[in-house]
Amino acid sequence: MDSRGRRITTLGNHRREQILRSAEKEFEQLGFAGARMQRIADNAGVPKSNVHYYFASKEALYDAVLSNVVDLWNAALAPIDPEADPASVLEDYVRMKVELTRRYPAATRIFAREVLNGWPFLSERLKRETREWAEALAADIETWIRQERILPVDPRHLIFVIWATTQHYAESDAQVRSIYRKRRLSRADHDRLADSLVSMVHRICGLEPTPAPV
Amino acid sequence: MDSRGRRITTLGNHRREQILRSAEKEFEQLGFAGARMQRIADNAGVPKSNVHYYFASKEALYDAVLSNVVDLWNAALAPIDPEADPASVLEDYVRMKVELTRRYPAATRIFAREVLNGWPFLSERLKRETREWAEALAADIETWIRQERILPVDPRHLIFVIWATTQHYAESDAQVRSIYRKRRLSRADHDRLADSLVSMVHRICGLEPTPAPV
DNA sequence: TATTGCCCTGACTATCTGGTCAGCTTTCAC
DNA sequence: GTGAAAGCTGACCAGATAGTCAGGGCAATA
Repeated sequence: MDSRGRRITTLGNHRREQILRSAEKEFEQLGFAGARMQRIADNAGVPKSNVHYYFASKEALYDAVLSNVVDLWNAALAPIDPEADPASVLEDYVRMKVELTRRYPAATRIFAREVLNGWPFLSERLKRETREWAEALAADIETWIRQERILPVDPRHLIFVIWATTQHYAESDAQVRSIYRKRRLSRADHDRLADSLVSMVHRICGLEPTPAPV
Repeated sequence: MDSRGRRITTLGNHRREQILRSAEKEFEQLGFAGARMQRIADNAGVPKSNVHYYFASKEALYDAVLSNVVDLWNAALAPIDPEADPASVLEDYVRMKVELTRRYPAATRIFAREVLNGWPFLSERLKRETREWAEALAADIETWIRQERILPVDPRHLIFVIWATTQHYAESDAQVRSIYRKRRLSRADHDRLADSLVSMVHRICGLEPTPAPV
């Protein structure tokens, strides 16, 4: 039995997941306003009323999709060890972020859309957690600057450079592909991006005295 | 008379502009699918049928808004002088891009939405022009690297860092404000961003031997 | 004054969309 | 087997939405 006293059957869960996957695609490609319940049902291979059996409304369905996305992000925001080496902390963050956008492009794009819309649906909790995490990292960066372990730099701008660039590759997929003249970016492309971005961040912080070959 | 043989009256042009401004706001905030012709009419202070008098359909109205946006971008993509000093070329580009997003946040966000959607409405011409401009800049950067005037760096990644970061401040308005804990970013905030970004780009290229105070 | 043609609008419609519901089938505990 | 609850669905609906159109106003020209 689930929390509402309903039996949990594999059949029911399977359909629920089917619908959620279809909905994620639809919301990713068209946004909340552009998404159509009928199309979500068709692509999931179920009648529309079945979608409404599992999700009371379009908003409820979007909420369910969004909370999956949010869980992904939360799991990735690992706490930072301020005693650790600046170079490796920054490198870990960059690689984590690139990997996240590579593995979950749909989630990244849904998140991006939400942000672009002024995150009307996004929970206060996630907003707060994102802000607190950014503030903690900024504070650590400031400490490193005071300790002269890295060059002076606006911590928030540095965080935004990393954030913005990694997001960009997922958000502006079409634009990036157009400029690269590729149908899609490969694993190797993402690895090169990660290497390149790590190197750039290190140079910004003065952590790469000998220029590495790119 | 205009191209269709209609008299051009200040009254008619005024209304057209009124409707276009209202439409730009609506499309910026809600996207094409979320926009409502009725709301566009209401905010312009005209009846809905008047909107349809000037613009045959919602798509035609969106096209008109988008072509204004495109004109803005085209005007800003100044040709690059490859003989010029790398430091100032990169600085000019960064400052131009920051200024553009600061002065035309609505246009920037409409453009961002279009890109996020895989630019379905965007003309082949603009796609080509953007790609050609990026390729020209990338080629110049590669020349500078060969001439050892700047450190080795992946040119496209560098361009995307600049592009992504400046876009990010316009796109993720809500997120940025949330992390800065500000209602809106001031002119001074943008100036600081530009200074900071110029400094970071210069460090990436090894153009700032003596670290500047930030 | 009459004519012409842009400018404008209220009232209307076809269509689409999220959502409902009565009633059917399947599953499972006893 | 049987009762009950979960799983499921076709048919339907109310409201919203883009778009239409007949006709009125109005300024300029003849």
